[in-house]
Amino acid sequence: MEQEDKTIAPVLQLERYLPYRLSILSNRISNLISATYSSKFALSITEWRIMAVLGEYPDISADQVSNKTQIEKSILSRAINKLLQRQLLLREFDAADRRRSMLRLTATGLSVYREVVPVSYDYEEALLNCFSDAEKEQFSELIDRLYRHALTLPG
Amino acid sequence: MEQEDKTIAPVLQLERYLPYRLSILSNRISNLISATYSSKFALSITEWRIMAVLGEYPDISADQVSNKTQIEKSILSRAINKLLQRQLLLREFDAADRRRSMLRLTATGLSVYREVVPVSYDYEEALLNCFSDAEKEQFSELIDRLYRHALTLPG
DNA sequence: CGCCATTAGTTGGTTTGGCAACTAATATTG
DNA sequence: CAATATTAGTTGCCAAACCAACTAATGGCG
Repeated sequence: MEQEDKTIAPVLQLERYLPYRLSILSNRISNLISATYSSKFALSITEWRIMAVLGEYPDISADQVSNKTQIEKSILSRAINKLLQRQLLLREFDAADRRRSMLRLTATGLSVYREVVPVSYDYEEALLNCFSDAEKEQFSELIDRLYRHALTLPG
Repeated sequence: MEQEDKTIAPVLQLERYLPYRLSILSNRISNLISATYSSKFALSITEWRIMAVLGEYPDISADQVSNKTQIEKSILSRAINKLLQRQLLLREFDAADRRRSMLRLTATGLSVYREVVPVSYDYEEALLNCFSDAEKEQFSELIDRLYRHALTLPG
């Protein structure tokens, strides 16, 4: 008697719905981690991601940053300009192709990077310590598989 | 020789960083799924989530919706008003406590709900069919454990 | 060379999210 | 029962995301 039965009346249990749980989890984690650098360095998640890629791959173009991070190019453009103004990045125009420009962390940018990276790893570690090593690996593998699979789905 | 060694120079590998991968995966999945209802019904993800909770728990207050969905109350207030205007929801003020109001899906809202729910389940199914049954269960368990653990971390 | 397509990046306009201050109603407490 | 605190919900304001249109440069091809 919990439910009127007009036809079959399927109910969606949001709290058991995996895409929803994934979203809540992911947002929570992103916010937790960004709290560790956003107040000290006034960096948004997007800005930090840009710096992170440039720490890993110096001298790539905005377009390549976009490919690596999935950040949409207009968002990227504005974020990069903000970081340039703050002198955390520098941009060098390509003489051969004047559309392109290579980006890299400045000395200041690099010092921020060097400070944030270990904290990020510590946080990842702290998050994952609810898993055994085997579970960590499995979780990672499942995430990757699901991601690759999601890329193949229509939408 | 992969790494320059100024001091220790730790590098963050974004594409192996779990919080990042989780975020990319989750956004991709949310966008895939919302594509199935957003064009037909012009519902945002937030709006759909509100309708989903009200389909599961009719006659709860905005505040209770907020607790169940983690949607912040100002966002909720605006989304609810939009759904009220579209007559997908109706609101009934509580005579005993005139601050509170009970929300429920209208007949139209319910018909939208009944149309979207099966599609959502189908999509979840399609996503998870890259996993075996055991993997599905394990993934679900790991997500839950990680979430509960994340709730205990400072931030 | 001259035309069209493509690519890199920017800008405009709109939507969404999020914090904080606010209103109004109810609960608490001295 | 008056003063204060708490709760439900709204509003203002600003940051972040997104899409589409745009500029400018290069590439491809007749």
